[in-house]
Amino acid sequence: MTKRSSSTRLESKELTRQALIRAALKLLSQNSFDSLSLREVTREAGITPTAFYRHFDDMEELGLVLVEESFQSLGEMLKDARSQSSFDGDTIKMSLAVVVMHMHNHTSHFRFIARERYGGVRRLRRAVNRELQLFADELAIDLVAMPGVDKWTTDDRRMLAGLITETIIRMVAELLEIGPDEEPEIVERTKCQLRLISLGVPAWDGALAAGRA
Amino acid sequence: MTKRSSSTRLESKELTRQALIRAALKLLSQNSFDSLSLREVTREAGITPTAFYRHFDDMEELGLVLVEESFQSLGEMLKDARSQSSFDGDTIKMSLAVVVMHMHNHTSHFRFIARERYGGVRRLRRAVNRELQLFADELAIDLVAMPGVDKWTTDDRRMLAGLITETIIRMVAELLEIGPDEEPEIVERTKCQLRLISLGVPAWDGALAAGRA
DNA sequence: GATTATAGTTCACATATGTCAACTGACATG
DNA sequence: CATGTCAGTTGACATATGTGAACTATAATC
Repeated sequence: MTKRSSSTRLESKELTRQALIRAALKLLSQNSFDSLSLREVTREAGITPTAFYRHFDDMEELGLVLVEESFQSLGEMLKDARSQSSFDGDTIKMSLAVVVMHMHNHTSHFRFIARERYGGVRRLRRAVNRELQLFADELAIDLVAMPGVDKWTTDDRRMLAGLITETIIRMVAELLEIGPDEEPEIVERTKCQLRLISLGVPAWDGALAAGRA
Repeated sequence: MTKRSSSTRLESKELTRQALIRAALKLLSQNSFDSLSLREVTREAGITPTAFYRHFDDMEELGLVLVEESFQSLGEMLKDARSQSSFDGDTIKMSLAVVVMHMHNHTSHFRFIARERYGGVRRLRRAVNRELQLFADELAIDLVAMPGVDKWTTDDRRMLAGLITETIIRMVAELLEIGPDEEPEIVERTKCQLRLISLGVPAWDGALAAGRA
């Protein structure tokens, strides 16, 4: 009985917490994280600077939460992409469509990831790259379904997954910089790049071969 | 006669200008550009804040100069890579060695490029990506020498060059984050990725084919 | 209904920033 | 040698920042 009614207070706290997060993401579409001040964020969120500390110890802590949230988006994207993946020969096209769609629905998350991946805050960079690694590993699992790849070593699969992930990430980063009219061109180029990679797959003879060739 | 002796004054100005540039690059190894303050830079360079304006209108102008300087490094690297490129089957290995070497000699330039490419300052991002584009185009020229590629369309070549450039850039960015002991692993992985790409090249059937497949 | 916990505010501080106006001093020119 | 140019300094300003101490008000507990 004592626990059920304790919701309104926590709920409203969560509300302004979300306001802080959204405020930060909004501001981060124009500046990078380490030039973002605590006061800016609270101003945008509509609260007093000192109230910030009721939610986070630190701006860095906020940043880490942003990383977490951003990658939840990515995770959902992967789920969608998997459900679409019919492997009817048009996997690349389908997957890219899913990515582009999610990018439009979660612009700020994607931009945050792209920007802070090599950004000026060490812990953030590390966190982003760790998550990105997990993401690529996840992708590597799916790649087993690709004809031929199932016989590859784990390392080789990760190598491939890394290449694909990077190529897609770069596409997203590029798309975020341009207008909608230039989108098809970039997407098409990426499609070609992924296809080129996929053409190399059947010819792959292992990392060792690469070493001596 | 009036012009010859006017060197000392200009020389010393150039000296502190270089000091500002070096100071900025040093500080940028830890923070991103848009969190870098004019005063920090002048402090590091050993001059007064207001003296900054004798050299640059603006921090942004300094930033653009940094872009220019950084890509001069890259240009020299390309020259070196070309002279090495014996095409004896080990081109990839050779080229990567050149890149890694240059990275060690110009750490701050490379880091600056990687960081500001998707960083928080619009004009800087644009400048970096413009130069990167030129760099990739330059690489595309060299690719004609690759068997088969000489018959490709210009667009397809640029697509290939973009993929290669990106892969190498990402390797550099990764190398900058880690210790020297982990270097070989990253380089090896990149070598494999480039090899995988090169294996796709002979099988490439054009952008149109990619469109319908 | 009285009491307590706490999200958010107010006020205050020390410190950092970009930039202006006026100055200094050394070099370069006449 | 007298003079003007100009790189760099001084001092000051308005403004921004992070954060501490004390406060207010309201929801949750007894």
